[in-house]
Amino acid sequence: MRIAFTDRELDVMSVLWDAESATVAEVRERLVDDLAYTTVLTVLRTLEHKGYVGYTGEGRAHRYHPLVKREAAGRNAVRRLVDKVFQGSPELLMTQLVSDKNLSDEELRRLRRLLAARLKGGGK
Amino acid sequence: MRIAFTDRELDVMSVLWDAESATVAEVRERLVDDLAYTTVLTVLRTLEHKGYVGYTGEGRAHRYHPLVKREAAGRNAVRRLVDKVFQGSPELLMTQLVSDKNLSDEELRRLRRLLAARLKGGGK
DNA sequence: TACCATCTACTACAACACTAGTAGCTGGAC
DNA sequence: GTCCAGCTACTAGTGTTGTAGTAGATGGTA
Repeated sequence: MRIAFTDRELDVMSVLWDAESATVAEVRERLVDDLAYTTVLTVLRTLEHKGYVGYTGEGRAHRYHPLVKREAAGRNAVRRLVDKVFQGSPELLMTQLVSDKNLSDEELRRLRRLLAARLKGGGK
Repeated sequence: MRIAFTDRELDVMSVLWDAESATVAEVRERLVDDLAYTTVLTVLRTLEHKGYVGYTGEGRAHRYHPLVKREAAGRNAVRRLVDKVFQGSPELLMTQLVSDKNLSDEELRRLRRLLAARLKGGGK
């Protein structure tokens, strides 16, 4: 499945991923930008129409929940990024990430461990 | 500066980054999708209008060249990705990358070296 | 010189993104 | 029973994206 969100859709999905599920009012509350209630509703309906979220009734309201996992969206987005911007080389992305000043030593060490485990675990 | 490309713009930028500079015809030739000449021209004009590319005259044609570096675009895109999809944690992105099946042992080893160098180089 | 290929500029238009308003339903408070 | 707050459905308008056609300039070639 091709997963691709617009900016605003991503904002909303992000809220849903964090909260597991949410009503329109809850999503609206958690969004950084101050949007009209109906605007948030529209975005959710679009997402629902695209098959990215589902909902269950909760009284008169709908409670929305993601139908695609954050990880799946992440995989997809990373792939696109690597293809288009990093010349198909995940390594280049990684390089960029590793040279990022925002990573702490502790984080870097964790990554090393991750890498070691992966290498030990046998190529494939 | 906020750098954000649409899908098609990114295709074109990717060509320009690879080729350093190119005419409309050259870009068109290198694109995977088969677009009309004028379509490519339009995209380039849009990019020029947005300040992402510039051009110099070359005979009757324009030779376009990027005004933003691939690295800058990469940094920007990664930041957005991390913020929205990976809950602000570069580590999560990294984890995803490391666990990606498409990375070869050789690549993984290179990454380990990269990481080691970074750690040795003194945290910050 | 006449013509053709090649280029840019301008125009067009459908689809989608983003934002929000209006109408109308409904459950609870009084 | 009336009214209101809160909710969905529908509608709408503006801007952006993606694609491409047409017009008109121009340089090379027969």
